[in-house]
Amino acid sequence: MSWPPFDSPCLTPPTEDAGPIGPCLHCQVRHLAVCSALSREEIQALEATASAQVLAPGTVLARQGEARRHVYTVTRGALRLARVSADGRRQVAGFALPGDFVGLSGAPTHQHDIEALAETELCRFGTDAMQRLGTRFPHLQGKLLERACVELDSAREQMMSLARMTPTERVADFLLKLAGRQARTGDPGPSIALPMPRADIADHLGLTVETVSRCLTALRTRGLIALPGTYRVEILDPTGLKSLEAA
Amino acid sequence: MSWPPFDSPCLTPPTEDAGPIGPCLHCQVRHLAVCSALSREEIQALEATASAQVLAPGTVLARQGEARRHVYTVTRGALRLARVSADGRRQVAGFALPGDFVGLSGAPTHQHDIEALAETELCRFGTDAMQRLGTRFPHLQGKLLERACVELDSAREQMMSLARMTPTERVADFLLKLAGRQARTGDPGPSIALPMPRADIADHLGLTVETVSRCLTALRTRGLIALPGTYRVEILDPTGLKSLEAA
DNA sequence: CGCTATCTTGACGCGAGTCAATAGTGGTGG
DNA sequence: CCACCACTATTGACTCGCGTCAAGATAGCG
Repeated sequence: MSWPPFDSPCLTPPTEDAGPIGPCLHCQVRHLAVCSALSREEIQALEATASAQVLAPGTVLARQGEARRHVYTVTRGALRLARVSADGRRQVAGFALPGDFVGLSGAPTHQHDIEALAETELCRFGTDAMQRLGTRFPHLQGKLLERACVELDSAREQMMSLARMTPTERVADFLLKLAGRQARTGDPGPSIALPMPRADIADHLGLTVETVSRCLTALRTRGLIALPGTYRVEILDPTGLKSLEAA
Repeated sequence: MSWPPFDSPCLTPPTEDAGPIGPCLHCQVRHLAVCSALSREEIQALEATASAQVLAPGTVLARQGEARRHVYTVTRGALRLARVSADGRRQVAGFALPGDFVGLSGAPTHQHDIEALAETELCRFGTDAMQRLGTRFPHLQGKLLERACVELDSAREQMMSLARMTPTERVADFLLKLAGRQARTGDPGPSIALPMPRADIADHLGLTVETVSRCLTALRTRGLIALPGTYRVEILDPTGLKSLEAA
């Protein structure tokens, strides 16, 4: 896929004109995305309404409360979905990594702030166009439903984690999930990237920055992980970690 | 499939034979369910694959890990979706009340135990039949997607509650949500029913039974609610309660 | 090379969990 | 119809873990 270099939230037209072999067919994350297992015709119709977008780190893609006009597939980088209550308490609902689909919601407005953690490449679709396509291609809508259901499962697992796990268990669980997702994108490297600062991990796991830091230190002390850098974790003892997360 | 008359999970046949005016058209909860706003043709096709089921209190509809062969719409009563970890920690993912759709999941097996809290009436559909119908009627699949998205939103809100709210806030929030749902089913009565024991509320909110009890007492002491019975709550000061839940 | 933001580490207090006892409730059988 | 029993809910006392506040270390950046 060859999108323009970037600078500001940049937007390219649908690429050529949805010719027989568009960029989607070469997409790195296609096997992960909603686009997987779509027919040639469906892919072409999707491509016709899609546009690519590159976000610089820190770019705000959407704010909670704004009208929801697009949905996205992340092809590179990482997004954060966060919510802030009136009195300042913050909850990070999740992180969107390559292959993830962002923007599914029952509400007409965004329920979360969506922000780029690193330079991030997106594939953008209009919600209305997506809806039309869904009606025309039941298969595509089926994919969307499947994706929503998977998200739902994962949200409910996260509930279990928040409600019933100790801080250390939550951190271990989080690291293992991240490792799994990174492996699925093709990088089974021994060391996993943490594209987000500690505060985001804390707000994701319902903890404080200090507790996250302490838990990471504890896991390192126990020899379960190594921390080669602030934004990098190496899982030394996956079995030991898994025995902690105690699902 | 023909089940025994009753006493165990009992099941009535699809009613007549899906004639032009089936029971779905008279369904009490249709305005809430996935069946709302379906065409006559769609309703008829749905009816043809649906069967009614009545569960006695305490009946287990599904266990986590079992193959997921049906989805359900609750028409009366209440279900509990719960998950128990290997070491016994329990998390109640949610309660299904009349109008709710149960069984959406990305996994081929149930992720939760599903149990009837009271005598409960269900409308049952085979997952495969539902999938076929979804392909044939994009509108229906759209409804399912919408439902899944709404569930997703609500799961994410629950995450916020679990991660960042104090016990009292969680209980207040829970009561208000229950009241809202009960109002939507047509009963705006001053007193709301708690079909579940304290332990279920606790496991839903990530608390202990004792803490739930203390929080309820605290809310009562502050004059925000009354507790006419163990399984009944009256909201005396909705505004005061809302100011607690602090979204 | 110094500044600033982030991360780590330490000390302390409070609030929710735990354990234990009492009160209430519903159901059963005498 | 009432008395008893089992189960659930409530209340109380205590402990401990995580949040809070504060200080120091590290790293990224100009």
